[in-house]
Amino acid sequence: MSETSDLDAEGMPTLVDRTRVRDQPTTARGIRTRESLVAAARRVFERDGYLDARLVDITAEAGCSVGTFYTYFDSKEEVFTAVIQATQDDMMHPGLPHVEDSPENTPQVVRASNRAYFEAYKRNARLMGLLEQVATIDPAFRELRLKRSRAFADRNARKIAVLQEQGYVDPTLDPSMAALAVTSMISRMGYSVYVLGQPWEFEALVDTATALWLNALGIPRDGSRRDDAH
Amino acid sequence: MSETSDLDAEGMPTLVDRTRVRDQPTTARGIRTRESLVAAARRVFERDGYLDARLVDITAEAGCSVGTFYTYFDSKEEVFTAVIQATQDDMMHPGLPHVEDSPENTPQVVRASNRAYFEAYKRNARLMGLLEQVATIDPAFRELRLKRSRAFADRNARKIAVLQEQGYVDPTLDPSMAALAVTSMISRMGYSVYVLGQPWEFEALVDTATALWLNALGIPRDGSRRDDAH
Amino acid sequence: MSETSDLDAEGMPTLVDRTRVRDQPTTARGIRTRESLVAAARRVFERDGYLDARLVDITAEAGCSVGTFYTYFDSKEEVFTAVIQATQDDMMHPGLPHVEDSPENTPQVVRASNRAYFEAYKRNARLMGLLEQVATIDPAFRELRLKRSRAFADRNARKIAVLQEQGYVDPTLDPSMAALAVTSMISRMGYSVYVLGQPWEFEALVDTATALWLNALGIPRDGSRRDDAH
Amino acid sequence: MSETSDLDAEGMPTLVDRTRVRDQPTTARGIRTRESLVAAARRVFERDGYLDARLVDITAEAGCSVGTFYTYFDSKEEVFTAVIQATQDDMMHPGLPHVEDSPENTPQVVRASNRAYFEAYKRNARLMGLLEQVATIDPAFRELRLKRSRAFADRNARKIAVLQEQGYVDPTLDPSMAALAVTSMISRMGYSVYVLGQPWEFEALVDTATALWLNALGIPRDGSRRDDAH
DNA sequence: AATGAATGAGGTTTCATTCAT
DNA sequence: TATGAATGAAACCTCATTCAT
Repeated sequence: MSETSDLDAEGMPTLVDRTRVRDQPTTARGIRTRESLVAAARRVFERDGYLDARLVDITAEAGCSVGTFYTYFDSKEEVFTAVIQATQDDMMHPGLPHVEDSPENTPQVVRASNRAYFEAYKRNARLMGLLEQVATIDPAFRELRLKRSRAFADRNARKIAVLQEQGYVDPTLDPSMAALAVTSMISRMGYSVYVLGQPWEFEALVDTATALWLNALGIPRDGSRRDDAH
Repeated sequence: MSETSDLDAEGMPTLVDRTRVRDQPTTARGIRTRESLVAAARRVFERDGYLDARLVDITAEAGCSVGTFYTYFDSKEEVFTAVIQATQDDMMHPGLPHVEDSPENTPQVVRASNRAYFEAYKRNARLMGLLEQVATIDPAFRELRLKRSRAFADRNARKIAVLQEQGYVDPTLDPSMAALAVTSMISRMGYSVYVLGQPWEFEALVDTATALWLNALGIPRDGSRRDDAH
Repeated sequence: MSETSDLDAEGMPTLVDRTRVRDQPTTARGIRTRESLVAAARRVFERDGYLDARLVDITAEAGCSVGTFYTYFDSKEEVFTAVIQATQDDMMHPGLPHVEDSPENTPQVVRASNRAYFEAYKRNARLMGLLEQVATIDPAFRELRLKRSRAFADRNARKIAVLQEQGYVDPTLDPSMAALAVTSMISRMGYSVYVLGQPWEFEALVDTATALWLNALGIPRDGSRRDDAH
Repeated sequence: MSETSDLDAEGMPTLVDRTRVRDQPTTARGIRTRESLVAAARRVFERDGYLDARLVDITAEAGCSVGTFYTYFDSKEEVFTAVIQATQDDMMHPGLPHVEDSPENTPQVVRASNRAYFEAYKRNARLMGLLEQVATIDPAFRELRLKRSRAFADRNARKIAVLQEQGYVDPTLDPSMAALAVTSMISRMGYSVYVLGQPWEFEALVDTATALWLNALGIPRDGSRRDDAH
């Protein structure tokens, strides 16, 4: 249902549009400096939040002058984009357990996806919270997120539609609305636990998320077809 | 499942703690001024967002001086609280169709609740978006929200537990996690449509939300007990 | 030829468009503060030049905080406008010797005008230099100056045309070009002496300026008609 | 009155003192790079103005790095000097019609000088405006200009004195003041038309400038002596 | 109860110039 | 001779909040 490279409709991995970023520096030194700035920015953003993060703190943390910052980025918004992007690259290979994506395996696939998603969420919890914040503040990020969210939902919606035809999913549901609703639910569960600090066990989280997802779409947990399948 | 006065775990109606607000003015003139400030604040917040809203704009809109503002509120945060609260009062009588809250009626109750919730969301869309923003910015609001959210989830969780015992809800679910997850889903659907502008029809929204909710909790749509009820 | 209230085609007195300035403060205290800021700005501008004048210096000189500056002006450009305007008001009554403006009196009128102009230039030399600087820097000021310059030249051109018809001015000259050229000449003489520091005596300056002006337009110095008058 | 190589008291051709510029590069490559920098600087200065011209833009335009700039110039001011100087070299051969510089020919000489001057002004209008700007900004340029201006005026003043003795020029005029005044007038006419955009025809400009010049100095237009010549 | 002028810390941003490679 | 990353001082400007009137 959910692909590794598109972990979440609202999530980080697919968020960033590469066109937003200026040319990479050419020299080794330049690359090093840029990287240290991105790393420092992430630390400061996570520590102080997007709004309270000051450029001086970022450059102090990176061990360079304020002017150097502007060699690589035009604004705070732009470093934030770079931070997000660096994490995206960092999450390209999450090592999903190989489960064959056949209709009967749907429960296992959903469980594996959710597990991978929550693991990623946990690893990048602070950043996810940050993203949540920035999306409510900066229209550019909100817009981008919405776009990606729609694209992702459309893809999932198609899978749902196929499973409906094959008799695995509740046929009364609107595929695209259901897709969005269910991924939103998973995403908010991650947010509640890892950003807001709801004290739930990881395994219980995966179990409940998977059960609610399958239930919501009306997918039998044993891999069989629905009773109402023609 | 959901009460009118507690429309949403993350929503507006139950958000505001009355103890946060200072005493109401006593004179008629004072009451009028305060009201005009709250109304002006709402307009400016909705127009410019919380961060970009300037006190001078609010007072200009209200037709008074900045000094006067501080006669009634201690800070920007406090007017925002007042705006939220005024809306809460405004939503005290959403006119729920009177459906008896018996186990067999659960599907109707859920549908009615969802309908009322989305109607309220639509009416106050801008403010809901604002709330979303402020919750990511201001720890006090985040904290309050989390507290209320937990209280609400606990109450709903108890209802779910009861319905589980009576054989109406999937017995494998953790009541409190399920309660939070499901209300989050509904809330995000409202956000997607009325804040982000997802173009979905109102009736379809209610239908899908209700179906997913009932499915997720495993509540049979015909009001009967589950097959696995002992 | 030249009017007191329009001392110079390029000069200060007629330069400023009142529409550029925001509302005056209402309270006495506000008026006082604004005035002290304008006076301080003039001192700092004259001391450091427009480009090197810093807002902090102006406010320090005025004895207030930087924030207060922005209560009255939006920018450095705007105080500069106010400084110019204050000087304009200051020069509304230059006390021209009353010489009747009849054709035979033209030589006396020209001399009196030039004298008044150079006196004003001397009094406001620093500011005139500043104006010269700002006009080359800021397109808004350049534009305004050009507009006024044209209006002024047109008026003078009409007088020249009349004197041409009456046989007092060289009939081969184009009135509007001649008007602009001759006032430019006077203005540059003032600039050379009082801004650049050309060490010329005041009376010699008036004499030469008047002689060149009358000569250039072909006006007989004795108040008589030209020989070629029909 | 005016020499080709000294077109204007305030003008470009005689402005630059060669001693200000560092040694030319020796290698062919060095010469090429330097030239491309000067050409690029001129383009950028004319496009953006002196103040807004950034070194990075100049070097980008020249296709080299910022560091390279400092191989050839010590500062922004110095390239500007070089740009001015390059134009000066470019104007060494203005092709004046050969008119014998005898007293009776003065009207023709003045006309030819003015024509050549306005042609040069038109060709280098943007640069002349730039020069005007820089002279108000940079004391070094202002100083240099004043010095050259005085030297030029002195030379012209001597010619005027001679013509006065020969009975060709108004004997009441102070030669040096008159010289400066009259050249200033011509220079401002060029500025008005080609920098500020006063819409005057070239031939009319030459005619009027010449008439005013001759009139101002009291030089009879037919090449004859003045009536008051002893 | 109302006014509105005054505050001022502190963030963002710029760009000529230097210098190690 | 060429490179281009690094520098860092310094200027502008904002706006929630205070307080004298």
